[in-house]
Amino acid sequence: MSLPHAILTALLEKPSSGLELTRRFDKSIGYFWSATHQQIYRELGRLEQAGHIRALPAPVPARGQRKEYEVLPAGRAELGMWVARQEDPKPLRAALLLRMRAAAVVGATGLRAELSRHLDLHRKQLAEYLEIEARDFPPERRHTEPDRLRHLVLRGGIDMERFWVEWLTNALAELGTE
Amino acid sequence: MSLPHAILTALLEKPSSGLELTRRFDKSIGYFWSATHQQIYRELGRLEQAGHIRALPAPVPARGQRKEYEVLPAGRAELGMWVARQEDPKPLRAALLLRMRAAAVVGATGLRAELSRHLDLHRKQLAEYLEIEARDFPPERRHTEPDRLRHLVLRGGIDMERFWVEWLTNALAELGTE
DNA sequence: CGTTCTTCTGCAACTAGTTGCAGAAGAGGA
DNA sequence: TCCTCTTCTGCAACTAGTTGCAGAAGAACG
Repeated sequence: MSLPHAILTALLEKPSSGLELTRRFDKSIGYFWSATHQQIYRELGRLEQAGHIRALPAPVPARGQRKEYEVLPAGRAELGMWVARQEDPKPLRAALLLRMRAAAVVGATGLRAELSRHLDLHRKQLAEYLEIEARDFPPERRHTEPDRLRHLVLRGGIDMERFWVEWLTNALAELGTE
Repeated sequence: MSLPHAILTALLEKPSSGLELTRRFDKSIGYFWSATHQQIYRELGRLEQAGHIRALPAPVPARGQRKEYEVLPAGRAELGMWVARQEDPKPLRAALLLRMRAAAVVGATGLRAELSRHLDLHRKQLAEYLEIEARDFPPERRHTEPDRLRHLVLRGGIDMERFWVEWLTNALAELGTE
């Protein structure tokens, strides 16, 4: 039940149309909660139905017509509840770890190449995050609570990528001597 | 498309019935690829259909009757292919990061408690992994390739939990001064 | 022996996420 | 003006994962 809340958050930051949301998900929010435009349109419909958001009045409501949404008080309230709600962390889903375990059974042929490919991808992602940090969170932008929270979120992404880079580097080193 | 391969791996390690698999998923494999008994039964049916596994001959095949499965050569081959296949890492899905970002918009009321609760859960998980490491991977068990691979998988879990523990500790420290 | 409890398998119906495609609106060029 | 290309919205149909429940087999106990 996270997607509707992701959308509420994005809409509170800035009222948007479906496609604008999709683009923003491809960037910042999607870094830790991705969604396709399909999911987003469907969820916007549900949120409107539930009275959590509303479409800003458009001249001619019609198919193919751009619709801007904004959050209603009920939506903001729901988001506030959700922030404090108890919700256990979902168990990790790491296909690469699974593949490594399979490799222990059927042999690691071809696994090394996959590992270096992933290492490369994670290095790139890490670099991108660090760039964002340098650009959006200079020291003077770390004082208000909202800024600190946003920065902590980004740190989460950064440290997560660091974890992968380190783990993959180590794995390659350990398998390299075979 | 990871669940069938998770099941193949588990069955290669040891032929099992559906419920045995479920239990083993609750333990080791489920640490990075969880599944309910329902998913497992359905997938066993598909894998049998596809000729990747077969049920060991049972005296009286009937509903409610325990069925042991074993992997056929075609299943092993498929798993071998999968280990080397190119498959991009799925974007992270971390609801807690999302909630923190929402908190930056609607206020962090109640978030601290949730963070400490998660910190506690991740500490426990980390302790469990470290116990497994001490028990199953003493230094002399780290020489053959399969052992090294299995150990690397576990290290992945350990380092991932360490990441969460550190990030949460840091987040609490930074929000604590408010 | 019969009743009850647990184990094991599985169906049905749901929610969440993905993929392919199509139609309306508007911009831009011949 | 008409044609085409892009933008934006959305339907339909799929796969993956979850939840609730039920029926058969066998063990456990009177």
